[in-house]
Amino acid sequence: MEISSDVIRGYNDTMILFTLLERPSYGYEISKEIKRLSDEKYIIKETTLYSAFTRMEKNGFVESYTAEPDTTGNGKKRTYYRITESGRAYYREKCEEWSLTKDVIEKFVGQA
Amino acid sequence: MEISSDVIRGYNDTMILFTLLERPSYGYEISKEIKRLSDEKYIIKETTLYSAFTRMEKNGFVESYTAEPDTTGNGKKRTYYRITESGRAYYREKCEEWSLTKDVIEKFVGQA
DNA sequence: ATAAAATACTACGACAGACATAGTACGACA
DNA sequence: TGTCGTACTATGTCTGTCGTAGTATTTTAT
Repeated sequence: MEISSDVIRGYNDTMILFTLLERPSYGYEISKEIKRLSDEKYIIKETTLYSAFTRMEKNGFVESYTAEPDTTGNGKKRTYYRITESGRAYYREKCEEWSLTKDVIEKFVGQA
Repeated sequence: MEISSDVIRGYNDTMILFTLLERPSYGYEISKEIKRLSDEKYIIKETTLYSAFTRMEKNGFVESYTAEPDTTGNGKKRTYYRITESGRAYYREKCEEWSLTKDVIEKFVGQA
């Protein structure tokens, strides 16, 4: 079974921000990280990911900068994204919202 | 804090179907029921509700019939909705999907 | 008796996020 | 030399939600 994008919608940004909490990263790495963290259960689509970057940068949740790959010198030049203070605040808000939302939905699914 | 409609999106149908598991109902009653069950935390918009009916009827998840109000004879004529077998199957599926989705999202919110 | 609120909808259009599809371009590797 | 992996951008479509508005009947308050 696949998890529906309609549910994830609105949490893609949160998931991306989560991967940026410790250090900046870039598209491809973030998508791998989301896949890994979700135990291969969720694979974010490229277009979803990159349009999230655009949106979040406009909203001031992330900042981008172009840089050569890390110390090993592998790979091509990339666009890195760094979470901002406002992005951290937004992330915390979404975490709170999640617990509210979860409680509501759970009243309607399988009596659990 | 309000719960975001982007998260509920894709679970509105599930919530509505839940309220129909025991007996048929109609728009206004269902909206009150959702409000009550969610401890007043979620109030479904009228347009969202009625467009869900249309969609779900097209999908064969509910059947509608017009009827006079209940035995007390109060109120106006209403359109009642009854859940179908296919609707029940869909509901069960969404319940399973929910537990998957929840597990995934929880890996990304607040370390929990 | 009359006004206001609750009930029970329908119509229409806008919007945002996800996604399909496609294409570019560079590097690594065989 | 060609395929795969990496690292994106562009464009347009779709779906569900929601804002706004309007209609009409019934119940409740004054």
